[in-house]
Amino acid sequence: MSDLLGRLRGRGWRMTSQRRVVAEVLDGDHVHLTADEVHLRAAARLPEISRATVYNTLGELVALGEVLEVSTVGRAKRYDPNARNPHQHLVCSGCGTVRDVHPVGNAIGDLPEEERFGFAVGSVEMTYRGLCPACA
Amino acid sequence: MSDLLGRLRGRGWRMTSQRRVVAEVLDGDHVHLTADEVHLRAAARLPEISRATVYNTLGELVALGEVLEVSTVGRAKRYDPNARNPHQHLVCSGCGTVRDVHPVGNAIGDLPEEERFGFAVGSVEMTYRGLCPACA
DNA sequence: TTCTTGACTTGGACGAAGTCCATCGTAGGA
DNA sequence: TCCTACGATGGACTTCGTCCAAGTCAAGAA
Repeated sequence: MSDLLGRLRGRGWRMTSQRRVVAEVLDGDHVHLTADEVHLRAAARLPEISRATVYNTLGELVALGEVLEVSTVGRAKRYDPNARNPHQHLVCSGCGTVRDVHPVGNAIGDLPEEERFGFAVGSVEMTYRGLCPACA
Repeated sequence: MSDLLGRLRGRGWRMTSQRRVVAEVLDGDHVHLTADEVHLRAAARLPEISRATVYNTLGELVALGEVLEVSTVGRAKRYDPNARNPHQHLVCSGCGTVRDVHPVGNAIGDLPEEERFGFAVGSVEMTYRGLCPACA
């Protein structure tokens, strides 16, 4: 995420204070905020920012491939800024904490030809579930 | 799913026409309906059935372990009656079609100890994505 | 068979998450 | 500095799901 703002400017993104704040909120590892949480944190720095703007900006970041949508925890979508580093997710069944993890092996290769139904398989998303040390 | 009704009766479930119709709608392989679709199909056979009853019944079937919730496609949850046969999902990025698939290998074993953050990992859900023959 | 009762169903209100749109504001080039 | 097209705003709206009070009925008892 570090030079996200630079990359976005390079792509011709018009830089506004709202977009800057949203991008800054989405920084760090193991960050998986809901749109509402992003709005809350952004509003702490820029009180007038509207919900619609947060949704618009998140949608654009996803379209640009800078942020991933994760829908494995709870009802609301979560936004993962760690898009440039391929990874999977480990979720605590107790408290909902999410960690980025990196399994070894080739999960796509593990799907036999006769189980592909003629699909051109391009990716696989994995969600590991279990109890974190605090909840166990 | 075949003898679902018998199993439910065995567990002391009170059998009503509404529950019977919902269970019958959720029958077959590669079935992944939304609650709304279940309601639509159930109402074709039993016009007075209410949305709340469909949600209640689906929730109970999930609690009993007879049906799985799948949240990998679109906004609404989908209900998968194939709960007694462990499997993963293959989703078409074009039309949203979902197939049940059975990868080989041990995905849980593929998560290294140092990537587990002390979690007791119990299960893994995998979603393969690609284009189906019709969409390719 | 009829009675009884508690579990089940109903529909409408409610709530959370997300989208849409007309209008206003402003970043950044001329 | 001025213009203007792109972005922000906020309120209405949609979708998906939950809750609740009141009415209904499956299934065991007599």
